[in-house]
Amino acid sequence: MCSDTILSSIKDTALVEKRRNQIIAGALKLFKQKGFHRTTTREIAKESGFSIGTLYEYIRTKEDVLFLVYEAINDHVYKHLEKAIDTKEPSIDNLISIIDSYYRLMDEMQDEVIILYQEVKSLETDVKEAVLQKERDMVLMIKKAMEMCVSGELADEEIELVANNIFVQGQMWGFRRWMLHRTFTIDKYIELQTTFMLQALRVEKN
Amino acid sequence: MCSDTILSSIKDTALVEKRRNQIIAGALKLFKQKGFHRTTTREIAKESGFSIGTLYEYIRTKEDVLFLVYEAINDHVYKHLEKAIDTKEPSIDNLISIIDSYYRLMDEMQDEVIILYQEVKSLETDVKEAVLQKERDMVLMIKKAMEMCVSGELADEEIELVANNIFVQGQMWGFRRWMLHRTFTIDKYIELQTTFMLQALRVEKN
Amino acid sequence: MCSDTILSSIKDTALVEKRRNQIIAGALKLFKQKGFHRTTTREIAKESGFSIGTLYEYIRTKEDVLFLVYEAINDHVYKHLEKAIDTKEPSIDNLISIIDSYYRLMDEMQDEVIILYQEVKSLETDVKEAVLQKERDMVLMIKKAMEMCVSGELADEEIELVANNIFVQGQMWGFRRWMLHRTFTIDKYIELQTTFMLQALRVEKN
Amino acid sequence: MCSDTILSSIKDTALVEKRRNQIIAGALKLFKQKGFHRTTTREIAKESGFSIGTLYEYIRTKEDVLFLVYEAINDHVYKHLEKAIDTKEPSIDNLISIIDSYYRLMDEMQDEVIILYQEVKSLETDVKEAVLQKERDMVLMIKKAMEMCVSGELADEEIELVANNIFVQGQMWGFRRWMLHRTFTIDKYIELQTTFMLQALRVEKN
DNA sequence: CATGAATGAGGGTTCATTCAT
DNA sequence: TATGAATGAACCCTCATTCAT
Repeated sequence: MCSDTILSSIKDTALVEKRRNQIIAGALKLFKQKGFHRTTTREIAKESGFSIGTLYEYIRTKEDVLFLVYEAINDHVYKHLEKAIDTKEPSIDNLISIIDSYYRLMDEMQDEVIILYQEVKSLETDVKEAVLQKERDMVLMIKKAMEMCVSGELADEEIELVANNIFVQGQMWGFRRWMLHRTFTIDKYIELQTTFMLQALRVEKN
Repeated sequence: MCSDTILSSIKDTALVEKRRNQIIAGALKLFKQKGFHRTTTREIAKESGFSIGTLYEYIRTKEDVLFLVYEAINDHVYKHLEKAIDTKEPSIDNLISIIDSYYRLMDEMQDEVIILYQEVKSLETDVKEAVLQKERDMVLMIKKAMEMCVSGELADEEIELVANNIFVQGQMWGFRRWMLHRTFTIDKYIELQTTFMLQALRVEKN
Repeated sequence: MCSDTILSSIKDTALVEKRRNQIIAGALKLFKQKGFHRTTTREIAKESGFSIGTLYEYIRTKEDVLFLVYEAINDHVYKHLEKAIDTKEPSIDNLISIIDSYYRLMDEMQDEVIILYQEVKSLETDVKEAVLQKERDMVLMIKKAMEMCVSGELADEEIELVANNIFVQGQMWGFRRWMLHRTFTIDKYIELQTTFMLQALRVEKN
Repeated sequence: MCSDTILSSIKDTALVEKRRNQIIAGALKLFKQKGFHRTTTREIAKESGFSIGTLYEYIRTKEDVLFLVYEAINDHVYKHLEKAIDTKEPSIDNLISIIDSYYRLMDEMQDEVIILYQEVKSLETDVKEAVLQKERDMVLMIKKAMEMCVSGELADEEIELVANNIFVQGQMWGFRRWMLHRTFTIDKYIELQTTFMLQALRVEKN
């Protein structure tokens, strides 16, 4: 669970994990309020509950914090999806319920998604690749879940694109809230997007 | 065309427009490369072809540059859409061609879209509102174009959401290129998204 | 009248005088409000009624403006004193009336005196010397006026110091207004300072 | 002693006091040479013996430095006066000796007084008020010392004005040195001003 | 003689990072 | 391990001055 991409000068791995969770919680709160660039490392240290010196025992650069936060956000969504998919037999109803639970998670994680979209560019390439790979994995998970309820008549590409659309539309509920929340409730949004998805997959609700 | 939201100490409005276009071009190039926060005002001045002092004759703060760039990007897309829609009789084929031209524009403007997504939060609220309003207007334009080719059986909300999805999916072609360009060509992407759209609108290609 | 200490690139001396009076009026107004350092040359030009380019046809540096203003202030006081003294026969009553008229002038010129005190240091030495010389001249004028009503029993130094005190106390009425205006009216202030002066000079009112 | 009007990000108050004394000493030296506006924060830091970053750990703005310096100067004079007055029984001879010690202090603090006069306007109102209040307090101390050696025949206002004159004349010894030092030695200056004071207070030396 | 656009040195301030304690 | 004082490169922005028109 604890990222080993980021080096720490502390040996005690349990402590590293504990401190990093504090960092993630503190930084996340601040990033939501003011974004990555407007948040200082001093603020992160304070919000995390320790000194600036201690902060730098567990990270090397400010960007490391960004990665830690990204990883945590992505991880959270990933696990949620994984659990939703694994615990259900493949069926259209279950697909619908997976989508529903994913969208509701996105509703809760609106601010996190905004962070995700805003500063990916700030990451160095190798670290960025790790973040993006996780996103790819999630789309593929949704795709797999779809494949299992869909007759073979659809091309692989088609399913992949539907999966991608669903994934993105979930994120957009938060990112474009200034537009969407005027017209839709989360329930209505889920209902309509689900309908469109089923049409695209050419299946029907039972 | 020339933004009067941003004050300048130069009186010659033609010159202001000319210089601002230089600023937009210079800043856009740099923002594409390194993002807003990592670009300095000196770099913007240099890239625009004049001194830092001159830059500040045409803007008041660095954020003004961001707004200028946003406005230019949004304006460009807006005018493109407007032209595409206005010159065509309402028909399904024409709707398809509008979408096609919009997606191809998005293909050309991949980097611009990334900028759009990354720094909106950095804008002050009133200026931000102006930017978002333009986006709303664009979605509504697409919605109108759809309404005209669709029988009355669809709810207003449904059309709005389809319009919103189309708009966002166009932006995502650039923003999620690391994912989408692996599997799709721009042609294929347009073809599939168009198909999904027609299904959602419950119409058929002629 | 027109300062030839400050060079101008304009030949027409009448115009130079006219423009410099505009500059003095504009700059004085601004210096009263915000002091020398916080006033920009652009503001001076604008307040004077012409462009920054034109301003620099009549001065060489911003400091020249300061000198012009100083000179004008000092000149005004000097002429006022000169007139008050020259038109009166030497007598104690007339000395009293000279002091009275000087103090009332200082009452009107409170803001000017503050400027005088605040930025002398900013002047270059030769220009500063000119300003200070004028002040010395004024003290000496007062001293002369005193000498004429005083019997020979007082030392030269004594009279000079009384003259100096009178001169300074006039300036202090404006400079230390935050202290003096609480307790005194200008009339009371003049009355008391005059009494002290007469005691020091060991003369009595008729 | 250490000003708590100015915030610091350093927790160790003893260190704050030490560093602020360094700042005051460094800034004072520079302000004497070139005035507040012509002194840069970098110069202050260097003269104080640390880096610009460190300087800003102990102040928030350049103006804070000005306040620190003012406070230090005023404090020094205040304490000097307080000590001179408190240690002496009320008597004319002692009043004379208080004035003497105050004038000699002013002789030592000539440059400091010039600073005091030149930049008060630059201070923000609340901070300025604190500085002026201290001056009022000092005048009142002198006034009190006078009241004790003077028979009841003098009006309260008269004593206050004499006290004010004495205070100002002390400052002027340094401020108008270009004029006064030509004619007077400090001893002569004190002797004459003291004589005038006694006359104004209508008392005689024993 | 008047204009005002252009210049760029230099100003105040911030903040990621280090390292002695 | 934890601390927090110290550092200085780098940032945004101003403004006195010039000069082509």
